[in-house]
Amino acid sequence: MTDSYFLAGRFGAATRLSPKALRLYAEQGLLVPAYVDPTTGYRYYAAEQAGRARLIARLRRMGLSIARIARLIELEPDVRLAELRAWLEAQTKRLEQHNELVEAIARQSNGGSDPLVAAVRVRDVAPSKIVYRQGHVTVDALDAFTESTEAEIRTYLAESGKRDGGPMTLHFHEPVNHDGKGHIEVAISYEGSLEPSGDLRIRLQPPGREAFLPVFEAYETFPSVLRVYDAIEAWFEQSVDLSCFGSPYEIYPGSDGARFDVAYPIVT
Amino acid sequence: MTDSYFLAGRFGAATRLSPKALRLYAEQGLLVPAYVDPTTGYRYYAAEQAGRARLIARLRRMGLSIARIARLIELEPDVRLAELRAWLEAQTKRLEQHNELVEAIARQSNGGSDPLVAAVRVRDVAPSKIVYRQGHVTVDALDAFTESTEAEIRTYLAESGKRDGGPMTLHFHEPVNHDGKGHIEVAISYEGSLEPSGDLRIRLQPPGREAFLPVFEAYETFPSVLRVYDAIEAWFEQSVDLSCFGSPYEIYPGSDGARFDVAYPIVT
DNA sequence: CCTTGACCTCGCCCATGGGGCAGGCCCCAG
DNA sequence: CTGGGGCCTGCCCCATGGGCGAGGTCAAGG
Repeated sequence: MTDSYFLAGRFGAATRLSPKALRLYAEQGLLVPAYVDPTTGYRYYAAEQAGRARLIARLRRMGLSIARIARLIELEPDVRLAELRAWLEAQTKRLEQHNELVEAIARQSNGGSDPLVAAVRVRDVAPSKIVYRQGHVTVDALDAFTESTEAEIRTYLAESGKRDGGPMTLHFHEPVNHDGKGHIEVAISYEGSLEPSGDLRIRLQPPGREAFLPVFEAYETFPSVLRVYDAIEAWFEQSVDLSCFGSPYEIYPGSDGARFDVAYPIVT
Repeated sequence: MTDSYFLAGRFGAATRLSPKALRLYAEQGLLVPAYVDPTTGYRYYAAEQAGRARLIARLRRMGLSIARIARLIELEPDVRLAELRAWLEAQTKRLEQHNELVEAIARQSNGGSDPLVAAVRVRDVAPSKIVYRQGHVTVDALDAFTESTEAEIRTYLAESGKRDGGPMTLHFHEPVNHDGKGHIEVAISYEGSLEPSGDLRIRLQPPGREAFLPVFEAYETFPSVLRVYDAIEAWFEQSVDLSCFGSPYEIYPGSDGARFDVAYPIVT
């Protein structure tokens, strides 16, 4: 029994895994010892298990969770490799996003040197009634959702005898990133009275003020559009009595011939 | 009071932080509310705190720990940026290491197609007495430690009237990566009797067998030398009755004119 | 045979960064 | 004043171990 079997300490020394980690993996079924003495609880590992153990150790050091490793390790080697490479690819994208975030922070702490910041303006928003649909979408599905919803709302307004309605606004209640869905709202203001229909809802938009910035061609696409948001936030930062509060929204079409405006509600 | 102050829910909605997270940050002193009602415990945040909160949220989403953020946020903006960029650089290096690890796994599961694997040989190791020094070094300090220790041991052997001693072996009890120190041992075998001296220790090396691979120029440097280790482990993997056990070591000079051999002890 | 020291077990508490829930206030609007 | 929703505290939970202490086990030496 003790010939070619190893206790947790020796086995762990050979595979770079602590006895504690080995115990955990045994409990989880990830690396079950070849034999467990039922009276003493001693775990005996076979030398043939070292390969699997070393693979587990490598994957753990790369930051994969135990559950993920357990799934991966049961796959065919080539499938496993494909998944690992896909995972690396995702990690790379995440790192690029972090890079963008750091550069955004850099631009913010630079302060007023950004010409975008100087272009931020303030305007009053009149109270209105709006018809809207909420959604929970990824950045990929965003455009499709926006377009179809706007078309649907305008059709409904036309059917109800309204002419056109106001501009379309796209409200981001949660950020819509590459790494997750976000809660958004596509809305159009109207006048007169209207009934809700299906998942189209009605609410009042209270009056207020907003800080906004028209977005022209150079900044229209993701991720450079994020610089516009950063600019408005930086502008709030340097203004004394105003604060950036609430979530941003885009207004189509924008001022001065821009494709859209980015705006934040203002708190005085 | 409630004019320009916000409770955790509203403030969190504006800064993408849950009230729970805000509570944690308040406890840790990272983001202390502008006012805390002493009787109710309600936390009131000022609108001016939103900027800091948003910065914290961004850094958290990049995976920085709260403690790290607390240190970063007190720095001057330019120093902070420098640290963040250094951190990104480190992340990039980590990712490259993961890439190498995945490729190593790929080569292993490829099996015997690697010519290095076919070149692995086995030999007996005679029992010997060795004089050695242990160390705990990073990959950067490895060469200096090895050279100075070898020189010191050989000097000591010469002083003790021994001629030369045997080859030098470098034993890796723990992996020596870019991301941490490892426990290593520089040893030289000798004959006759010798006293330990300073931190030079003496021990018996029991007889055994080892699997080894001479390392020629193309693979001498880090990280390509890791392929040699992988090859031996892969060779063990495909052999039926032998197992890779224990930690690897390098023997200077190597067989067949190689600069060194990489070897693993064998368990039958 | 007994001791000794190294090794192993189990069980508990620790940290991180929150999520979730229960029980109980609080605050504002009607 | 009353209701509903927001907020508080306090507790348990997740994953992945590290660390410690009490106690059992194993093998070698006296």
